[in-house]
Amino acid sequence: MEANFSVTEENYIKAIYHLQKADGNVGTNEVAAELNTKAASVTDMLKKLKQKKVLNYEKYHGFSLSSQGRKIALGIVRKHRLWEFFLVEKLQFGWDEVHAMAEELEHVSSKKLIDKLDDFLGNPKFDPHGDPIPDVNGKMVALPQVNLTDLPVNQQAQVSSVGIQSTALLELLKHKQIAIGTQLQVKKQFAFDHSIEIKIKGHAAFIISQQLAQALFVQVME
Amino acid sequence: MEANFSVTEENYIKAIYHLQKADGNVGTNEVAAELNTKAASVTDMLKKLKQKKVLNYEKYHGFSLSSQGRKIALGIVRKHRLWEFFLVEKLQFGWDEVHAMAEELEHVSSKKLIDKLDDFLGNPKFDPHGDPIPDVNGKMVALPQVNLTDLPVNQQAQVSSVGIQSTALLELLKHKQIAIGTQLQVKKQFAFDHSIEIKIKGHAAFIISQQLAQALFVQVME
DNA sequence: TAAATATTTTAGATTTGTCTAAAATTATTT
DNA sequence: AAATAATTTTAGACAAATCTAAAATATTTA
Repeated sequence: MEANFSVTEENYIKAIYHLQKADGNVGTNEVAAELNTKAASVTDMLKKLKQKKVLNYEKYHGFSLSSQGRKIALGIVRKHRLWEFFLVEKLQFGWDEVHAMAEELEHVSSKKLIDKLDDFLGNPKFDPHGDPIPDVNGKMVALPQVNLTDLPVNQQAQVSSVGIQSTALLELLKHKQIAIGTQLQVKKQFAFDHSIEIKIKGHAAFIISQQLAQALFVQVME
Repeated sequence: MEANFSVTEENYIKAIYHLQKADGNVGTNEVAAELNTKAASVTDMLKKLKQKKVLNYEKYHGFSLSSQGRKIALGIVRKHRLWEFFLVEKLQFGWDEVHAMAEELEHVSSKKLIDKLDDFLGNPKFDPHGDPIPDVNGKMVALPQVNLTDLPVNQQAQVSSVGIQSTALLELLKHKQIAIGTQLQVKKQFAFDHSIEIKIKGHAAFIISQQLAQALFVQVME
């Protein structure tokens, strides 16, 4: 009795899942940008996905995946990441070339196929980009944390914890508008004093000291 | 510069390829039956495929794949059979369960992917059903011939040659409407006199003698 | 070869996913 | 809180692939 979704519907579900995870609050324009389509088309699809019980949606008041929708999204993410693993580990592709192929393969339906593939690959926990692979039940391992000083340049990441429990640190973080969950990228690393330039979504880039960077841990994002 | 075909177009090309191979002369109704659609839809698609130079087509006077169309068809067959091989050999599926999955996988586009898959599988020459797999250049090994007396019951096959060059045999074959290319299945084998009951497409089943069966060689079909 | 039958094609409608342009609603400024 | 700006939704149209019913053509039969 598995519900059936078109490739287009699956792409919407996946896009909303990823944007929601990154942003919390997602709008039609963001979804449209992600899928190279227009806000009007997104609205049309929102209505359909609401009817299919995949979305909570009240018009003009936003939308979010239902628990069923989240389950479907995890299934697609699982397929995507397992195929990426297969392409890199078995077919010897570079991890930079596999995304587009996995976008196609993830819509091949059979759950039995993907479960057998999972076994064949040895039930890997992370895909070649370091993203966790959901298991048969949709559970996935938490992303390993990385110190901000070790984050590769331009890698999108999310602040996940701080290494020091001090009021002084908290004050500084507050001033720089950094908090748990803040998304950032490292833009430059300066050898002289090990300071780094970071960029937070919607803000101008700015530089933080080595001491501060060492106190921050992040999770890499897709 | 690879031309781009929709999944639907690819399915038409593949269906026409298979029917043409089996039948020589193919009509819209046959294609419609193969694809679970209607003759009118087939006509629409024929026009489109003619425009794309995949088909030779004059309305009311039949159609056949162009050499370009044949090349495309072979590419699809190659994908289909390599995926079937993968599913059976690597993922441990039974060869009776893989057809539907391969139908989906064959439309995943990248040629590079399929060539790497081919290498990964060790460049197999036959799929799990015994059908030959076209290589990178579309070449495939000819199907081994089987004597009709050795053909398993219900296996679809095509008469490929006769073992005796006699007028008497020819007369009999003509009368029974059997020729090179005729598609048939063995329906029953009678132990008493080793006669067998065969069924030719569009005809009622009938019985042929052991002597006649021994004179006929067939190629197994998909 | 003319009539009957079968096949193929056209005409017009339907569904899915998309678009543009305009209208409705919500959010932000001042 | 009005005015302005941004976002979201509707209305109406379009392309792809399909359908049904009717018309055109080809084939078979008598």
